[in-house]
Amino acid sequence: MATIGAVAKQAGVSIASVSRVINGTAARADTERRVRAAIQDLGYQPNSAARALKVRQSEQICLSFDDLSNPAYVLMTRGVGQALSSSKYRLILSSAFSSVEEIVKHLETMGRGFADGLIISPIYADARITTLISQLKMPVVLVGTMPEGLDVDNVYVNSAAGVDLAIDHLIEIGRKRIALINGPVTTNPGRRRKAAFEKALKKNKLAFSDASIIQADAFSTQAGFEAVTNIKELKKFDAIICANDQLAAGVMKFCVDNEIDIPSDIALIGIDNIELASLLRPTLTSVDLRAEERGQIAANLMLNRLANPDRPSKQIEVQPRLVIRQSTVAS
Amino acid sequence: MATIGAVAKQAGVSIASVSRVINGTAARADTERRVRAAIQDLGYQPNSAARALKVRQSEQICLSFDDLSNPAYVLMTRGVGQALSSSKYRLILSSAFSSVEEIVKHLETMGRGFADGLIISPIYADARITTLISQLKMPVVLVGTMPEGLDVDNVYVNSAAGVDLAIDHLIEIGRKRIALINGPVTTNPGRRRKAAFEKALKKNKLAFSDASIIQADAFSTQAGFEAVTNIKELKKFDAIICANDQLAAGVMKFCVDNEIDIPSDIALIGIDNIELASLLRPTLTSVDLRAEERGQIAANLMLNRLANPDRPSKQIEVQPRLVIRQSTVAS
DNA sequence: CCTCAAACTGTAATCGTTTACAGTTGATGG
DNA sequence: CCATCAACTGTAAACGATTACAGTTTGAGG
Repeated sequence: MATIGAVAKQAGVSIASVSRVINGTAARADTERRVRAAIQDLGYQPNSAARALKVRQSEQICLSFDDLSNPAYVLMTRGVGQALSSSKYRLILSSAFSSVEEIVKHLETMGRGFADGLIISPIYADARITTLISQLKMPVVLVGTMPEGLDVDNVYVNSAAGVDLAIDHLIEIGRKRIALINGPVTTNPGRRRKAAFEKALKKNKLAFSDASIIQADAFSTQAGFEAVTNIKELKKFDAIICANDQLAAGVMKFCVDNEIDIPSDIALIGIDNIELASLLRPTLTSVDLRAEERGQIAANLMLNRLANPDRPSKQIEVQPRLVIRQSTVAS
Repeated sequence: MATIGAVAKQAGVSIASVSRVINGTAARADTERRVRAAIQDLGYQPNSAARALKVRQSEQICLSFDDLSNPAYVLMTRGVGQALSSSKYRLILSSAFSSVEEIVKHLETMGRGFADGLIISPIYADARITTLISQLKMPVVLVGTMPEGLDVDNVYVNSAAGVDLAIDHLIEIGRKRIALINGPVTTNPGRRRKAAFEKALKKNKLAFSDASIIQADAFSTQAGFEAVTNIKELKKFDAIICANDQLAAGVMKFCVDNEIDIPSDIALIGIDNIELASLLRPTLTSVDLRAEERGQIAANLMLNRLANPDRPSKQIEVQPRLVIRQSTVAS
């Protein structure tokens, strides 16, 4: 591999001059021409490790979240990737963490300087994670609910508003006995959705009991399917909100199998509005939490912060939007 | 940030000794203890750029493909990520290339040494890409059909066998007028599926004309939907194979809208067997191309090659498998 | 033609590691 | 107690870039 020294020799100038033409500092036309020719000739590419060592920047941004099987995170990743693609930064991906310990281990590794910034969307609320993030010497953008006592750039969706949208819509179409199929409450989204759901029911003076919340083991289709196996229980409700679209897909499958009609017997609403929602039969009404947009915003916050390290931290709220389809309003 | 020098001073040894205990070379028990204590004390983390510069390894592997919107690539990414997670290598992701030029630009950038290896799954067959790959100084694993004149590690799926599986199954259930809804033939998968389809029809002495292949603009649901707008044309067939599951989802949507029954009027088979296939109504028979597994294999080939740079290149063929669901056999 | 400032260029130090080589220590056996 | 050798340790030179600083060139203006 050609080094900057080889280029300098070939062009008959000093390595400083080569460095300067590469980095766009002033150079005489003649010098620049010769250097560029030499670069061409030798197929020279600046070594990124050497550069990173000297300027203390890796030109890499790390994106961390729990699992790529969730399409909402895929959307987020796309948003981040897209926003980064027009910058000089590369995207490095850390996902598929199966435990808090793994996340912690990963965060500890951040001190090695292989990334200039961290965009993280932690699904588990754990004090260790919060502490580590706050100790990080690098810019952090947090996607999701901000834990207490952290002051970093943040983009989050007003998910209570999302639940409100869903419930208002259900009330509008005359439903009163509403259940929530929730994901694990050990997770941030699980906790928040539960709280928002209870609050919204109370606000609207609707019946609420512990039975109104059915816990699924995970945010997956399978888990949704398994959460509602008790038909009699299920028939007590005339509407169901699911904590995400995949849970809703599982519930829908169960309903189809058991000849419970959607929406006439039970109306069904998902959350996330992933592509799946428009492909199910009936198509699924869903609260769009704008994951891709959040990813974009997060990446832009990061780029902005990197360009401007001392600005105060920003918190950006994204508004959800309800996409009404056949699972609540037959077409 | 603490450097190795600070650790050495704190421990009262030379930096060489610190480096050695970090990298596991022999050291006296006493030395090791003191160094470890100092590392703890100072929260020292070795700087990855400095290390990369010295040892000429970045401990990063780059995964490149066209677009993360395709769930098959998400699966592949998961497979790669999983295989890499137990290694020392980090995953860096390059996707969302909109043109061959962008891929070329990206490949040219590889010389900077920010990655130790490249796993690439190019959707477009372009001579420039092939040339650049063959000139790369780093290990490459190619996922997909190997272009002429390239000799690198490779994992590919026997997609002709996949089409055969589909056609055999259709014949078995008595279908004879079979169409292919294909993706763009400017892509590798598009080309291969077309060829495999024609060959399989001939082999089975089934009717084939140019009309048997309907071209969609993309590998998306929308494109599938739009490809079949001519009902009369469509009704000439009693079975349709789609080049991927999303195309099939689009076709299915069209059929439902137009009261064409699946499978009695038309049997439908997708390719890829993404999660969607089991969630559609009717559920979609699909040829599983084992994307996640290919990702894993690719990553393992890479790790193996990195550990063993001089071994001859390996080509691994993955066998597809047919997953029969309601879109061909009513339940 | 000379002066002077502006514009450019080169020398050399530096970033934080790894590692060859030479030097030191400690244990073992005679 | 000394010689010998293995095992460990320290010194210093890389790795390939950037950049402060000092030196050189250039061109304009008098």
